[in-house]
Amino acid sequence: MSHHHEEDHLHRLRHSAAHVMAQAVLEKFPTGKVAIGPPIEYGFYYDFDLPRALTPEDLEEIEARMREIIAEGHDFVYQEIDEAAARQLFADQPFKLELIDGILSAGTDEYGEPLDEAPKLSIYKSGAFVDLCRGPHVENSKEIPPKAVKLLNVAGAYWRGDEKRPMLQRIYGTAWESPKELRQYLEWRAEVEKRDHRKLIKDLDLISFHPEAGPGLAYWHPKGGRMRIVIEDYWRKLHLQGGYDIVFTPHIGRAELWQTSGHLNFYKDSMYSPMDIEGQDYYIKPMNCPFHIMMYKSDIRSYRDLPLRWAELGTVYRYERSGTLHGLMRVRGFTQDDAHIFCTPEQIESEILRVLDFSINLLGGFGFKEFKVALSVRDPKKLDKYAGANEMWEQAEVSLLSALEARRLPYERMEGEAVFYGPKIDLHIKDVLGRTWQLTTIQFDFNLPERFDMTFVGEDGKEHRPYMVHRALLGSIERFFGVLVEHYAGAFPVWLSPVQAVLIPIADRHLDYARDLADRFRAAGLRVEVDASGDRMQAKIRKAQLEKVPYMLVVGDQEAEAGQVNLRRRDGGQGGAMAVDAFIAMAQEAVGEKRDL
RNA sequence: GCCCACGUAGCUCAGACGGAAGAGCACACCCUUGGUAAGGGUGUGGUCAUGGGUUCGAUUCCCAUCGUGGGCUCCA
Repeated sequence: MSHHHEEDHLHRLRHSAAHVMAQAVLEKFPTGKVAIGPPIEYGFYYDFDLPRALTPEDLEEIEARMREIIAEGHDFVYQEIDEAAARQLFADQPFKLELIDGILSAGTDEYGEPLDEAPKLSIYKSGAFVDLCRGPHVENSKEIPPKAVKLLNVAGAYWRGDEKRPMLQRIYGTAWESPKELRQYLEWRAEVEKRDHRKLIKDLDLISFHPEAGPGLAYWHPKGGRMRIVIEDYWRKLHLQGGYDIVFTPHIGRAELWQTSGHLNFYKDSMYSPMDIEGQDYYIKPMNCPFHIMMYKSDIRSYRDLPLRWAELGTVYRYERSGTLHGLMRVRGFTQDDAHIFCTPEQIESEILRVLDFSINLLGGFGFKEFKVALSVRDPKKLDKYAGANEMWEQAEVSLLSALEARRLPYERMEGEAVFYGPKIDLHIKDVLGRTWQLTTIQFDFNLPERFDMTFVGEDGKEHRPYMVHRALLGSIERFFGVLVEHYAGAFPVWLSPVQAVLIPIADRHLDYARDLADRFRAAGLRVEVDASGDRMQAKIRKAQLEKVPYMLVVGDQEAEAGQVNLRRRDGGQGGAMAVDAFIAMAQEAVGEKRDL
């Protein structure tokens, strides 16, 4: 993520706003120490070491002072200085001194990244604030629209992101070219908050968490369960059509297995303590791969058997630090839509293309059509830290690249981002609010086939090492579900809705008719409920509306007599009176076409 | 795990210099049987997260623990 060479005006404006904020903070806390303060995607932040914790009132005060500083109209003045002058200038700013050391000796910039050009120290002065900074900035503080700046929150952040170093206070702010853009951004944030899956899964009675029974563990209620079944059934259908076999493996395995796989060496921090079974240590699985490999090795494999594509909705448990848990997006137990592809070197290119197409098709079914792709490859400077032969890495990379190019998918090449055992591509889907979520990962593994001594017999009668590709497309069912909830704001397309239609009898005498209809609809494969409460019709409609049920079917005297239902859709649209069969056909069509309504 | 904030009924939230716990929604019952987003009444429901401490007295103050939230780090 190289965000700091941006030169456009908005970035300069935000960077300058960060300086103005630092000035305001230092005025309030003259003994405060400043760390770094860059522009970021929607604004800026600055990290401080202050004598006390900041309060929301402090933020208001600082923000008010920022507006005054902006109005004072300070020029941002750039100046290059030598080391001695810099050290003197920042004598009481230890973080800045450390940055100076970094720039001069290690040749790294203020973010700790390597510098291309010769080390050069520069400062920016604006008003009473001087910062070690290479800019760029706006010319004058008046370029920052005072009413388009807002401080958002305070959070802890480690100096240089290192948890062994001091915890600083980070103030996040946002800044825009105009108050209107600020308002739009704040509205966007409000929309994000409204769609928060943690709120919606509770309101819609889909999933709950029970911290007292263990944090980070999801409980799928009946309505969440219905949706999960729909998701999984669709997943299974596509996998079977797509040439996968579906397998099931245990949840625990002996220590020896995890020793062989290397997990006890490299992944132990994420694994739970072992349990003792008849004197043997067993671990609950954090991954499914070793089990699939056991199955692979249960027989002699011929090149004629390959490729093998084994998929499993495998539930794994991983230790995540308590502070990192976050609703469904980060949990301690989750089900991966995992699969492993074992194939020959000749097959690898077509297999990669196949899995890429498969993934795009699967995600498309859920309404995700836009992707960002990251191709993670080796760090060319550290080729020795990777497992697997050089030519395997090269072939793997070619196969990933050519698949992306065959489908004309723009991608970002991330050098050094590959895991030690193989290169990978990750798909980030874009949701309706423009946010991206990493779900899909398609990953080569040059390590496990080696460790488990996996082989297949080739045409030549000799043993060869198969290629192994690990892939998870939805990622985890839990996270994917959370993304779905936020993407649709809980108003799911008909095929996913836990309740597709609610029958709303106008008076109690219409209950029998409503129940008869419910049976007919269920027989036709629809998920329906009858609202048999004592509420009035209007209240029943309101309730169904809040539950975001796609179809509300009002039945009263007229409908019962004519064998009809009176349709109201979730979007407020009136379908009017229609024959029961006509409604069934319409609903089935909406399901079949995965329509919203 | 770390920094900061927070934890009151199933949900959303009031509350008190430390002196007998409140509302709305939900739920139950009764009345109302209604035509496209809330009809009315009555009632049930809380060890004020847990455990210590200070105090005549703690839901309120202090400490610890657990959990949640905003971030950092890490990641499906």
